[in-house]
Amino acid sequence: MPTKSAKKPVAVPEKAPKISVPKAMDVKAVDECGISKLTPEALSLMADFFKVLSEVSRLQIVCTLKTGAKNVTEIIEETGLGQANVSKHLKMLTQAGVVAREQRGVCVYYRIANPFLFELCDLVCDALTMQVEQQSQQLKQLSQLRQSR
Amino acid sequence: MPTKSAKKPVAVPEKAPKISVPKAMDVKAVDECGISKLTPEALSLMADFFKVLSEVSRLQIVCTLKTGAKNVTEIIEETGLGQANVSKHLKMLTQAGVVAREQRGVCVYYRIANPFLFELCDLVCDALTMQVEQQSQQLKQLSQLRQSR
DNA sequence: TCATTATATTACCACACGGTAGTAGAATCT
DNA sequence: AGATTCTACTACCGTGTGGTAATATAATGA
Repeated sequence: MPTKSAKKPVAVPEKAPKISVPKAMDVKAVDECGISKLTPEALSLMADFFKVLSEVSRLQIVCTLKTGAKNVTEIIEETGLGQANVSKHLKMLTQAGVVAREQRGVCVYYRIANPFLFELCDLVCDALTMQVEQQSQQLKQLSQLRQSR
Repeated sequence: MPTKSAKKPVAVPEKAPKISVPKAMDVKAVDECGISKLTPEALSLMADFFKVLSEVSRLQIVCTLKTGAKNVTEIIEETGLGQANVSKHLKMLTQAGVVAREQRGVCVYYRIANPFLFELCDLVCDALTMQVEQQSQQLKQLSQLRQSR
């Protein structure tokens, strides 16, 4: 018997949650749209897209690019993030096609590849605002009920 | 010297990446919108929202709800996911305010809380489709260049 | 050539998360 | 009461990922 402890089988996961930033997306995976009747591959593409936007640091970086292209040093200064960290996130954002890379001399400038992203974020922001306000309203009513009891 | 190996300090991360599904969102965090000039708290809310949508299984669940409210068993059948797994994801989706929970007798029905979600997904889907087609186009041109060389 | 600046990469740790098996609780049926 | 069905929860494992320090690379300047 190996000393390494018994190592229970623990069952193979139903899906390998392989997270690889979409480098060159598979053609014909998204295809006909409308969320329902989407192939798992299409859903995977969507999930990867959302995943890229699901970290505060990356959103911070996106924010700094709202006012135009910036080089890495500028992004580091504006966000306060570490250099290696920013570099890593920028690589991910680039591979996902969210930002575009452009070398100018020594510096490398990054910009939002598709302004659609801002529309999307603003949309989500509005929706979240409404949601928050709604919840705040409900809380207020609830506390009023408790007071007048 | 302890036998447990030296245990280098390894430096405290610049941010505690605490992932807690937004239960009742903080009021006044999103506030004035427009992606730039967003507080870190607002960005955190956005990131959490995107994170909920950044997993294939959860997108699958959302897809099944496109055609109307479903109970857990129906969702399990349609998606092929495990029961505990679906339950966990549904809890997360509920806490994030993406889906709404409604008990009917023994069964619990879930539905999309805000149809805005579908618009959003369709939007992203369209954008990804365009991106994919564009890349496919570029690849085609590239291969043509290589052929005629 | 050596130093400096700007960016990328690597190795590493801690930990958050997805999936599973097993169990618990609640409602309904026999 | 016991059995069954539906859903939720807990404990656990493996792994993906964010952050960091250190190093590499490349361009520019002294």
